[in-house]
Amino acid sequence: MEKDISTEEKIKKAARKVFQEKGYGQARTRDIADEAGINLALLNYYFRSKEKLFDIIMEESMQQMFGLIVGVVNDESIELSRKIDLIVNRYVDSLLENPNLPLFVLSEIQANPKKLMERVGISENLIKNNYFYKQMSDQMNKKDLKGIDPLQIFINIVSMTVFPIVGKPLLISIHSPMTEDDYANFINDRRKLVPQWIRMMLKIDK
Amino acid sequence: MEKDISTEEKIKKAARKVFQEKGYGQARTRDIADEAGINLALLNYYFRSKEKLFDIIMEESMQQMFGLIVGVVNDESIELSRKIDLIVNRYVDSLLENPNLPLFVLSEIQANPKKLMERVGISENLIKNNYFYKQMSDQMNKKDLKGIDPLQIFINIVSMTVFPIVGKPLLISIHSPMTEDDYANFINDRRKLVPQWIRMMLKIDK
DNA sequence: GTCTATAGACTGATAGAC
DNA sequence: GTCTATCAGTCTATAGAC
Repeated sequence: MEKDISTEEKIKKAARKVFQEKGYGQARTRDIADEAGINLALLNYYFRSKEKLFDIIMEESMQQMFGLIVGVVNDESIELSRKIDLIVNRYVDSLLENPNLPLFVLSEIQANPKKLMERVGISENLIKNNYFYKQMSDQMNKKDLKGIDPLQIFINIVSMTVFPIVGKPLLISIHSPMTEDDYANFINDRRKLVPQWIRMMLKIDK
Repeated sequence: MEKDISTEEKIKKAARKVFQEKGYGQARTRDIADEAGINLALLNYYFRSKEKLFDIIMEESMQQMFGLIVGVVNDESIELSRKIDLIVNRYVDSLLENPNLPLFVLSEIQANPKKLMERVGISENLIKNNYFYKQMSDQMNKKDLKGIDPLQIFINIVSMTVFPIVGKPLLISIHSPMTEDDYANFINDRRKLVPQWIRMMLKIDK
């Protein structure tokens, strides 16, 4: 099934896993080499150093985190209410596949702000100058919600979608008799609930 | 002002800072010793090892994260609507003082689940068997919201409060011309907004 | 391209003087 | 209790054979 991938891709795949699980500091190049089924020296042959390899993985991870919504957000053909559904569901899908991603990105930015902050600038003005932002503004002007920054609503979408997945271990251990199935149901319920709540905040009739 | 604190407390204070900033893996015992203004050997004299010191800091950090609400949540004298205000505002206060706390706890649990999961068990059943949960259930039964698990609402409170603070670097760099003052205003606006939204979800008239 | 062997640097921890 | 000096182990990175 994964027989023909190049060694370079094998290493990147292993690096993605180990870095996202343990973070840069606790990740060992030996772990990555073992996970990839290759020798440690080969890792330095393809990528000059642990740091260079990490930079590549982090670049990818950040693009994955933001790129996901950029497409939907600026699509002018999608009506506001449906767009909310799409954003939430796409994020949930992506996060369930890759649940370690957001915590990895956030905590590495925190551990090394100077180095990583500038890269986020790639998606600069992602929010202020997009069509979704405009759609929300229009709706909020109509419905007498002019005092509220549309960014507040956008952050609510991201918060209510990302946090329950980032905080999975907490959720499970606090709410004691919660099985994996319970958790899956809990998250899946939010696919419908979060868009409903967002529509309430925006006073979308539907 | 902080002249008379014991050496042990000085080390703990420094450890709290360094661990929460860099995480266990990237934190160096030398960094902690320097930050505390003492020698490296002294750190091992007071605490047997880096790991023991970390365990103490993590124990404290977790208690700080949960302990904060436990008191309010089980107070039967506080009415539901006001309790929501209290929880949000206490959390915002605490997180602004200690913004690295949640990301630290969450990412260390992820990096080392086996070791840290059991400790959360201290606050087991924090949610299911508390009075706040009962208050929400009652309200939701009255208002024809029986299909929704009150835990969903509780998670919304935590998500909408914690995430914007955890994601500060992202928020600032994505929404490009955002100063520190802008950010402070943004968070302070949420002190009123989040409770309003939660009341909407619970159909609390007020 | 891929391996083994090892260098070189860093880190946590301790011994021992004061 | 606090320090200096140092050890032992671990980790990244490279040299060199195939």
